[in-house]
Amino acid sequence: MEKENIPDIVVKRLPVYLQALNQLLREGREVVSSAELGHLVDVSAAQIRKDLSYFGGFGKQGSGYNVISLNDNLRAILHLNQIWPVVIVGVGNLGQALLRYQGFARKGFEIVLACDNNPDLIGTSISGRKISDVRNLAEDLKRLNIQVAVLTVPAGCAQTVADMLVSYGIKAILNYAPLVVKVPEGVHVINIDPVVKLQTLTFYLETED
Amino acid sequence: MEKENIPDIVVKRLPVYLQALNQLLREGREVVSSAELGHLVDVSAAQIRKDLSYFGGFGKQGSGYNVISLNDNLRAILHLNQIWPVVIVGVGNLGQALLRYQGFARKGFEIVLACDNNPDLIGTSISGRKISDVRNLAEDLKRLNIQVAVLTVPAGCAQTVADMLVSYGIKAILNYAPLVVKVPEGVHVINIDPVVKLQTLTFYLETED
DNA sequence: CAATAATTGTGGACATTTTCACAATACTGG
DNA sequence: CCAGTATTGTGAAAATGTCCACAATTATTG
Repeated sequence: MEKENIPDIVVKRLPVYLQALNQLLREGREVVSSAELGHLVDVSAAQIRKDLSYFGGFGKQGSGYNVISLNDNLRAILHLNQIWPVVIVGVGNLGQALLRYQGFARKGFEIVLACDNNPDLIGTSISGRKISDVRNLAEDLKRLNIQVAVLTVPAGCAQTVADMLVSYGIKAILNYAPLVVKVPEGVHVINIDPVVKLQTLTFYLETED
Repeated sequence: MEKENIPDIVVKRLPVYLQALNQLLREGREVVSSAELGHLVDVSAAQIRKDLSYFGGFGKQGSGYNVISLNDNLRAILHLNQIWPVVIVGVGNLGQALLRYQGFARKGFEIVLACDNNPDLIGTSISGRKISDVRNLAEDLKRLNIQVAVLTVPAGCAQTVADMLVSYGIKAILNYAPLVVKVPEGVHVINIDPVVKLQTLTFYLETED
């Protein structure tokens, strides 16, 4: 169960399995085989079995995996048996949309703080949450015990803001800004600039000419 | 240069290199070494050299890579020497934010169509673009010659909508819905449910208890 | 201009990831 | 309750990906 020994690439697949299990739960399914789960998430059956075996034998020969129990186990592994307070830094278009998005709360991430440096925004409310001044960030993060940040600021200041966040104790950053933000050992970042993702896709497309 | 031979993982890194090159361009830098570029994007220098060597020798011993020319080469490789028309399907919170986001246009992706099935939305305008009825999708996609779709619909209908898109000729899908959408051979998908990304991060965090 | 320093491109070593294949075990249906 | 079928967990093999180290080449410096 030591995090050190689990390959990152395995960890990245676990939430996807959880996604599919959620769907099966809603359908009232009781068991699922690695083959069927694999089909749902586009991963080979062997891969799924090997991934899960890093954490223990959750399946049963002959029938497969109990949907409820596998769901519970994955949630525990991913530390999802608690509500994670999240800060959104940067309340531009994307930040506002994420504030309004209901999907976070439904999956155990509560946006408890949104902040910006724009005086026109500070003090206004979006989706029932008041926008704080980024200057109070240190204090706010401590008070609300926040470890997880969503970064939706312009590229120009993203690294500076990330450095601030880290210095105030943030341990995980979901970065929407179009650059790779650098953080010290022990802090985790995922970069999801949508343009980068689209540019990956166009490689595989035929050009117009 | 055959796409077949280039590992996906290499292709995924190219747009990130491009991101860094853009920054260097803005700073007026003329050359960059693999070591420096690697530092900017958190990839080893050897990795960068090997990645680029799939497509040809862009560098020069002793000095490194010319920023302008490497930028041009990568853009050509990724088919970014044209403006790609894009459709946004699903104009909820996320779809609206992406419509307002200026980053796509600046990087060569023009959102030329936004559609939804909500009668209250159809006909209204967001960021200067009129929302179309999803029922006209087949016709609209053909007329505008669109190959790239951003999918921001609820999970419940995402697969159905994806199937429609594919049947109308869409070849690349950026999927924000919280499930893995399945597409036939020859169509490319990237899934970026933000909750999945956050759930990957929490694995590495200490729990409260 | 010669000596030194910097840097690429790459073959091959090493590391990681995926797949295979099968023993072990659990279900199923007559 | 037994024969046949389904399915897991896992060692080992295969495939893929990363890194090292160095020859070749270019730049720089005195």
